[in-house]
Amino acid sequence: MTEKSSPTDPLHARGGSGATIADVAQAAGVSVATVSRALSGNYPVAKATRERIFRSVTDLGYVANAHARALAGATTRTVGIIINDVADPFFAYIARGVERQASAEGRMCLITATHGDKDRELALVDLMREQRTDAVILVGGASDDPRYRKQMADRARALAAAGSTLVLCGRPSLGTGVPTKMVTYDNEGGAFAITDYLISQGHRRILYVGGPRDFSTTASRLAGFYRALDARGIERDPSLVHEGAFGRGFGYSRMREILDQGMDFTAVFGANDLVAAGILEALEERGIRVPQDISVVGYDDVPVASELRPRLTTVRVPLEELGREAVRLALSQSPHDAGASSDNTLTVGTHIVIRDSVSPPKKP
Amino acid sequence: MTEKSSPTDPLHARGGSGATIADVAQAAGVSVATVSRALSGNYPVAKATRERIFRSVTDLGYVANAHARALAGATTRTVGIIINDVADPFFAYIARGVERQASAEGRMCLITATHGDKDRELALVDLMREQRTDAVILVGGASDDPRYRKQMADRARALAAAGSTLVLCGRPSLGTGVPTKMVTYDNEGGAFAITDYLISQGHRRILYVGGPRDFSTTASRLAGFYRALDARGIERDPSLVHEGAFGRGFGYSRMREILDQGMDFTAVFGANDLVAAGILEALEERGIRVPQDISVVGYDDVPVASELRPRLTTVRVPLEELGREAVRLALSQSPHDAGASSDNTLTVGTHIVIRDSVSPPKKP
DNA sequence: TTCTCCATAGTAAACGCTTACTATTTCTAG
DNA sequence: CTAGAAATAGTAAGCGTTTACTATGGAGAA
Repeated sequence: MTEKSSPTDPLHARGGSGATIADVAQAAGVSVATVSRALSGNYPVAKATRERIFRSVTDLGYVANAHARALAGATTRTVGIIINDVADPFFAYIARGVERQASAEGRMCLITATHGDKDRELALVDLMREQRTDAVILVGGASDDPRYRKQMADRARALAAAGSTLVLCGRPSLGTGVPTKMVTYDNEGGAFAITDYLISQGHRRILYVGGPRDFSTTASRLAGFYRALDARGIERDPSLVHEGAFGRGFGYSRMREILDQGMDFTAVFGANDLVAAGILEALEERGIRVPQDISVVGYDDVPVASELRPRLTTVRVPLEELGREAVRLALSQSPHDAGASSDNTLTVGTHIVIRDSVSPPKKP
Repeated sequence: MTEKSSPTDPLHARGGSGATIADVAQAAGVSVATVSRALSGNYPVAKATRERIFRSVTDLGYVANAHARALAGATTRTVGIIINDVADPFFAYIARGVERQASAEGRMCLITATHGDKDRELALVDLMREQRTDAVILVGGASDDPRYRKQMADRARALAAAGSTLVLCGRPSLGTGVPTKMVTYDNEGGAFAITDYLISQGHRRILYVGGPRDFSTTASRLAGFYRALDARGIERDPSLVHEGAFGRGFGYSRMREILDQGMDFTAVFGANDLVAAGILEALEERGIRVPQDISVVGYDDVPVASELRPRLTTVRVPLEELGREAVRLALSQSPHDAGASSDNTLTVGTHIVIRDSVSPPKKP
């Protein structure tokens, strides 16, 4: 009876749903409990028995049913990550970090995308709760809509009540007392540093382009931008700030509009590298030289930054590291509680990387 | 494990692992069956009852346990995708297509990465089998090691026996009779077309750089390359073919070596856009102008291709579409059986996109 | 020799949900 | 009025594992 695995049909078996632990037990002539124990190895099983069991397992091509296992109490060994878009390098690199660290810690990784839809984000958190993931990592800036914050806070509590953890990655806290962990990067500091660099090169009229309005990432970068201006005593000029979106397309089209208006400026701060790429293209199209005529900087230091010509001066964000830390923190035993305590919130630094897209402004 | 509430959390204790359907039933004063039915909506439930149930659901923050649900027979509504690397744009765009189509069809998406390790790939297929995903999509070129093929074929059969489907995306068949579905792109045709384009511009000595040896993608691209050469009666010169890897780094370093050797050629075919980017950098570093001195082409038409200067002439592969089709096919009812039949294998076309990196060779 | 104590193995009770059967009502048609 | 068909609910049998209890030999202790 240990012989015939299953009566496989002509070429490929029909709807049989694969071997169960009971099949293995029968094939090996032991009880299911023994099989379970041999497989998990957390209980003594005689060597001969174990070998017989493993043989049956291979013969039958048995793999445990993860759902039954999860249901019976073992943990799911899965972490969920929610990002905007799988193909956006900013998120892709964070996802890579998450995926790598998760697999290093023996976890699977459930990756989902919101396509920038807040409600979908909320729904995805619930989906992950359904999946009983060990943690859910929420990546990227967040809307500051209070209703949204409240709803997310509820989810954080529900997750915590179920023994899981909500990790905020690169976004602001949901408020004190809400059970989350956080890993962020110094968004404001990077913006300050690169703006200050521009100023140190002699720029005074700097355009800020991109990033959705009412969005935490935009707010921080803009805060750093303004702080640098203030520190050097340069007046803020609202007409120089052009919020909108994070894509390359936005950078391109908005820059064209700006150029059409004939505004007065000597440098442009792209809200991220993609926006900067679009800006560069618009400039190139008009025959404006970078950096001789206009200087341009970006943010994130995504690979494309060094492919652009001129190579883009930008702010480096350790994206992959951010992802890794998120799962480390999530899986660590530290109690979650976003607050002032440093155990459950971690900030990684940013720094500017100087390449070829900035020079002192042209003397008029 | 009902008892497992951790004593760790002073602030928001209320432990317990979340509400179950029984809690909802009790709160609403009905049986669990009724709750289940109200939730799935596949059976009549009186309006008043239903409303009471939904109220309890919200009050308790209940979400179904996906594992219990899966175990009880409902499908898992999950598709798995196995790629090399989340941050590689080639894979990222395919993953985006998969993710979008899956979510359009109400599925979650389990994304995992092999980091180029064959054994890990095999293990990941098993992991997805454990998860009972509705389908597993295997993306990217494959090794042609026969042992590996046999092992993967076994897994395809096991998956089929469990009612799931293995979809091969951009890789060759596992052999006739192995139950898989396939979606591919015209790899060889694209390589032929772009090589022919180079030849039509007057190039005769064309370097081929990149792509792992003994890898299906490399084989197809090289096949197209050779076919174009043959068609125009140009002799194949083995010294012009430099296999190796797919990364940008490989393109850069190998190109430097080639330049050091002072080989004779007028154009370079990068095995993919990333390799081409590396090649471009090596060329730029030596002050060699593209396309005036040397022409360069790539493959895939990943976004970076149009950021490079000169903009890269390359072969467009509809990556996202490939991913979408993979899940469409996977979730369709067509019987899986890779063979000549067209029902279960789909090929999307490729075409060259001409930009600025090619011109006729310099007259000596 | 008899009694304990391990090393092993088996039994059966969850885990949380779906769904085939049943059991009530309430209509509707005859 | 009454039989039969909805419309609604409830009961309970799984689904495939894990794991707390039990059970059974022997080995070593007394």
